Amino acid sequence: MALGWQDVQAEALRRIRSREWAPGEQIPNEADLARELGCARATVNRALRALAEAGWLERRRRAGTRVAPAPLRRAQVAIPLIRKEIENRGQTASHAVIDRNRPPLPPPIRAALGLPATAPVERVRTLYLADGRPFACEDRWVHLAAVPDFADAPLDRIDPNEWLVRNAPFDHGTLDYCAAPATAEDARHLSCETGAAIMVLTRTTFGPAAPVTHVRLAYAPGYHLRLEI
Amino acid sequence: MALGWQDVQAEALRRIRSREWAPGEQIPNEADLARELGCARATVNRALRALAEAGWLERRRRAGTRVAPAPLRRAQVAIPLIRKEIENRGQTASHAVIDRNRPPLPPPIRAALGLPATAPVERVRTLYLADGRPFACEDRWVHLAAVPDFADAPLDRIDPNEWLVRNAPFDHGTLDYCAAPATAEDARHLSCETGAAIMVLTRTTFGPAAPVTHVRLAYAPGYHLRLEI
DNA sequence: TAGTGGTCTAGACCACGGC
DNA sequence: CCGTGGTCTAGACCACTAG
Repeated sequence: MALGWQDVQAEALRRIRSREWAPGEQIPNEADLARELGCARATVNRALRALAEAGWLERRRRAGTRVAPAPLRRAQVAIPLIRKEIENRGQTASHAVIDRNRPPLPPPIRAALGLPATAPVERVRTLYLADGRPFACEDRWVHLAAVPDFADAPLDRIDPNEWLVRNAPFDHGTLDYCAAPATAEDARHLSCETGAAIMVLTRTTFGPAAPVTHVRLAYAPGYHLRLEI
Repeated sequence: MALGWQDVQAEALRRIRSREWAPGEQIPNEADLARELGCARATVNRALRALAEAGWLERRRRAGTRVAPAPLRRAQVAIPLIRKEIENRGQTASHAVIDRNRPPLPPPIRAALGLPATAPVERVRTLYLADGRPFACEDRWVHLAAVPDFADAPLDRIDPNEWLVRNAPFDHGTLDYCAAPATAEDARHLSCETGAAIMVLTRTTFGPAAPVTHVRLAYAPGYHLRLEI
């Protein structure tokens, strides 16, 4: 025998794909499957749980396990450091801080972070370069009450993205990618034309107790976001 | 006691965040943790495995478990049916097939699918509408040898995206989002201006044995791709 | 080669929620 | 109510790999 959970998963997937288990249909319960396949229920559980997480199955107590009617698949996107993203392309990464100061918090940023107007924030604008050519430009607001040490971060040596990832790991957050025309300022930093179609990532991250940072990242034309499914 | 794996996970996360377990540092092995926390090793294993999958820990046999130096977080993006995507916005979805035929396979598409020039393919162009207004336009190539029934799919009643998801679940595939200027044809279908910044999704999916479909989906201006992390 | 995580087992109890 | 998945346990063996 020696059936592992991956074998059970493969067999279940085969039955789903061959329509032996049709979409929407209830499949045998864990105990029966374990008996049929000759392994422990825990092994079947592990396999079916993985398939449910991948979107192939829907499981509910008492109601049993069903094949997802329209398999909702989930793709994973790794959120790498910008530096790594550049190096993974085989290029050399560098960065330059454009400016760093503490202007009043604009209402849209304040709303995204959920902070009062008086909250202490630092704004840093940074240009990321790949082989010396503009890769992306970043407009970042950092909540100093959540990350007091950021005020002393040596941003000439380590970029803001990497400093924060290393020093202020976050709990959760949201990412929003959209296509937008480059603003005049984007165009100046990225050496492209105003109005060029560029990818803009807006990201807000939160720590256990308080918002950490809000960032708008404008990628130079030609950027691709790739996902595997 | 009654410590569950989620409790163990929470405790581990607390230690990571509090730097009790510093980045890059090796943490106690599973057996020791189980003894310390008063639960079975399997419970600790489940908790630490989940943290590793989420990017907080790096685990290797013999080398033990370490706190990830720069937590590489992964975000999940659900790949919904276009119809669902529209309905989730509270709008009414509809679609219209623009044309459907069997032209020769252009080299770029052929390369993406990894098919010979003679492979039987059907091309369908479709416009997706939200509340009657253009939402996205799709240029799809379907490998008929992998999905013979597609030739008879009633695409006036069910859109190509949904038909394929329901009738030809795929194994794996790639997604590629990029920002691009709308072509003249995109602009005509989407009622926007030529050159407007739009999001373009290129997706290729493969079945167990053969490529299934290659699709270019151009979203109307204003589309956002949102991810949670 | 020894220590670590990866996994399987058999059994048990529990929580949820259709019926 | 009671069947189902969710989880815990104690023990065991295995696979990998750093030292």
